[in-house]
Amino acid sequence: MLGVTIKQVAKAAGVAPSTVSRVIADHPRISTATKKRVKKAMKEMGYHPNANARNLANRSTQSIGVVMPTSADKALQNPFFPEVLRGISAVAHHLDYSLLLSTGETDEEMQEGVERMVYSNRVDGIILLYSQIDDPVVNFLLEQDFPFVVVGKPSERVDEITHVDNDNVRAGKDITSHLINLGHENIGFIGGSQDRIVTIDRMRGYELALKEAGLPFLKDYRIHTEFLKSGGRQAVHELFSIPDPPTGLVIADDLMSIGVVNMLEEFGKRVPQDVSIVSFNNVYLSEVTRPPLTTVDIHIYQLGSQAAKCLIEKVKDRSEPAKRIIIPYEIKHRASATEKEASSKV
Amino acid sequence: MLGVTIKQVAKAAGVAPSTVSRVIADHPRISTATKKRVKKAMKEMGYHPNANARNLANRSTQSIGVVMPTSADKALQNPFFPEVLRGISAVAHHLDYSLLLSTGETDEEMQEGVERMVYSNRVDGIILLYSQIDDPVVNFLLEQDFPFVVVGKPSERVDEITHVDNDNVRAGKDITSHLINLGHENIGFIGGSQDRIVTIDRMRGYELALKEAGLPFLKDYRIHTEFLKSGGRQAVHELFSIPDPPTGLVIADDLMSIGVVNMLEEFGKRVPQDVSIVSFNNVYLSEVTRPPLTTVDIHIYQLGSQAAKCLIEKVKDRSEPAKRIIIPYEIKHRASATEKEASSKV
DNA sequence: AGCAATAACCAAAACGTTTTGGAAAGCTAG
DNA sequence: CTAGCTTTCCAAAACGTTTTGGTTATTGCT
Repeated sequence: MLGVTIKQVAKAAGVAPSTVSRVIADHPRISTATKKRVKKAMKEMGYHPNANARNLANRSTQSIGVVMPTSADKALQNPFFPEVLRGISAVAHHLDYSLLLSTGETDEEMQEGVERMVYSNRVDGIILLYSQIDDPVVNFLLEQDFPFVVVGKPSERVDEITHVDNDNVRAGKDITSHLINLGHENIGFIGGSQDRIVTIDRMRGYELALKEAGLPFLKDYRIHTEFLKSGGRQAVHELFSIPDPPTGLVIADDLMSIGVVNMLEEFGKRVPQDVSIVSFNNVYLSEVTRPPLTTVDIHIYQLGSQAAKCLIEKVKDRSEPAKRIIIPYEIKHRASATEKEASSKV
Repeated sequence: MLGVTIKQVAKAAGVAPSTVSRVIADHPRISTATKKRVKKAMKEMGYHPNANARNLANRSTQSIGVVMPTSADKALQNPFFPEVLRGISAVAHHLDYSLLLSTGETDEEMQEGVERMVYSNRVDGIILLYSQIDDPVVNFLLEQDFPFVVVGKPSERVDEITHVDNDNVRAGKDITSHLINLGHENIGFIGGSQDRIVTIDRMRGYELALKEAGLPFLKDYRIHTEFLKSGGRQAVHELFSIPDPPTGLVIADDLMSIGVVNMLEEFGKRVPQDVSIVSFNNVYLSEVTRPPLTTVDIHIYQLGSQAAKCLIEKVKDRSEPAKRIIIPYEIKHRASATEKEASSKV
């Protein structure tokens, strides 16, 4: 039976609509007896409050917007997204919030989507699933003083923006050091778009580790490519044509690693025998691919769940200060990175 | 400037709120002169209609619910989802609809989420991103006469439910025939949960192709596994321990293929030299993995965009009949499947 | 000039809730 | 028995739109 209103329930239970409302909210000003009576009526009539009316009266929507980039980086067929959504969804569901998804092929579309959500009061807060340099969306949200959190590290005004991130610099450094400890001295870096903060941070970690070990930070050892097809193959080929080709590779994303492993084998290099590889994210695949990847598990699910938690706190209490939540990471040691072979030392 | 209402605009423009409303709807009963005046006022004051109020008055929400399963099949870290979401999102955005996401770890949670969306009038229609046998959610939606479409083939009442699918039986048959044409006679099948219609259909196609070619449809040649870790490895091992192990494998999903390729090589079997592999979906990875996978491109994006289109049509005109939309598929020939080696014939 | 028809607008009701400000009824204490 | 409190409930306003049913100018026709 659809379209039962609070008035009908009230009439059936012989009370005023306001009383029904209070019963729903479990307000103490209603006696247990009437509560029971009203609840019975609700159940019998199959009453369910209308979310729109409720939200209108409350000036709140009980829903949060999730902004997901898309084709910019095609690598965003990345399992990262389902996983982070899982995390967000879990806590949202638990706290009775709905998720409004917004995606866009271009930056303009994304901006547009966010504006729509904000202007038309469709959501109480927003989670940004990406972070890039000089993002107009972030500026817009700050300007509007609209609650939002970003998953990743904002490029500017870091202290004013609550965000949930890994310590990607340290992770980058740790994983690079791991390679160094395995005896590698020529270590390359392959990352995605240089506009993404996550790429930048991981590369900085890589740089720090090299410096600390007294190894040179060479331009020739770095590749930035949006996507792993034609362009990527070319770049990898060049990387291994230089006089001192790397024997270790730090790669910003597991998915890229898989592509790189295969390119390498195409060029006659084997992983890990000739080249050791480490990367980031620990998506499901990195465990079943061959070789299994040594990778930094960044706890994607937690990134999502914490982001949702923070955002909802902020929404409920606008005076909550900007926070910074760092999710711990964990290196998964698998077969893709091994000690530098004696062969190359000879 | 947030919270500008239609009344304020009306006052500023010297008209009644209803007139402003009509201007927004571009109603012909308003003169061009006033329209201009009102529009100017709207722009100056930064007016944006409140979605909630609007929806309440209209008894519609301009948004559609998307139901995504999660951990049931852990393989649902599958790139399939971002991609189908992209398709849905594109047309939804284009037609000015928002997306409300609902996921759940368990079947009960999903059911609960759907009920919430329906009962509280949060969405105008629903897209189901999965299809399984005897699904309570489908029954619920049918019972409520609530507009919905499923991506995939419903298990029952197929004619009453509009759905967007590939012809998975034919696809399964075609791709299996391809293997047969390459000279393979011992062909196995590896699929996910037997509750998913997609698995069933693809396997039926596999069966048909075998029958047509006069090859036996053996129980020993089939594996059903939810997930590719421990259990899967075990099953694959057994499959290749039987007297006449397969030289060809039809696998229900690219992601699984990747896992299987690696298991096989672990057991000393090489792809495609010893075993040819074909699978489904043509996700991004299947092109960059090694060997690149021969796979059925099911046009995931289109599955999403057509589903959204259908649903919105149905929402706008409830009398639209149930439809069945079949998205064409296309076999991508890559290196994972080759002619059966002379070696094994000798 | 006078009447009907049309164009342009407005006032008020409706959508389904929550919330505010009381009012009635029941109790306690003097 | 009455003044003052509680307890329990209700009527009405508010949320920001859309839509219905008019009302007033304006125009067209004779």
